[in-house]
Amino acid sequence: MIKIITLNFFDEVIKTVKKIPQGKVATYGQVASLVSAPRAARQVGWVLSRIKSPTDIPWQRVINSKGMVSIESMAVSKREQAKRLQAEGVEVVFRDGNWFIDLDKYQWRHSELT
DNA sequence: GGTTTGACCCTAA
DNA sequence: ATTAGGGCCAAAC
Repeated sequence: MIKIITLNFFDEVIKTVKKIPQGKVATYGQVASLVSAPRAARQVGWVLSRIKSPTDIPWQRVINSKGMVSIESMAVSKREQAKRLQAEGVEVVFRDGNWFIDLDKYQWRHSELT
């Protein structure tokens, strides 16, 4: 049979984010690519913003393409995410009010070649 | 069902 | 190098 649309975009994103190993991070665009929607980076962020309740999802490992923590939302603070990442062994640098992560070192390379 | 809104990304000036 | 603007796709209103 043909698989039309079994999972929602929401579920796809959740599933992908859960695959990010501890100590690694992924960008929104990267996650978007994994769910076959390379241009849907914003929606990934939208999905993650809607989670916030269960801690099952490692939303902390998803950052923007600049390697910076984008969150400045009401629910969760950037510092909160930074602390979570540091607890996982990710080196986070605080600079000019934002938290930066070295993507070269910590970006998740799911199965990509270099 | 059209409009607005994003935890974004890319290109141009 | 930094700043500004448009585009993008999916969900909420």
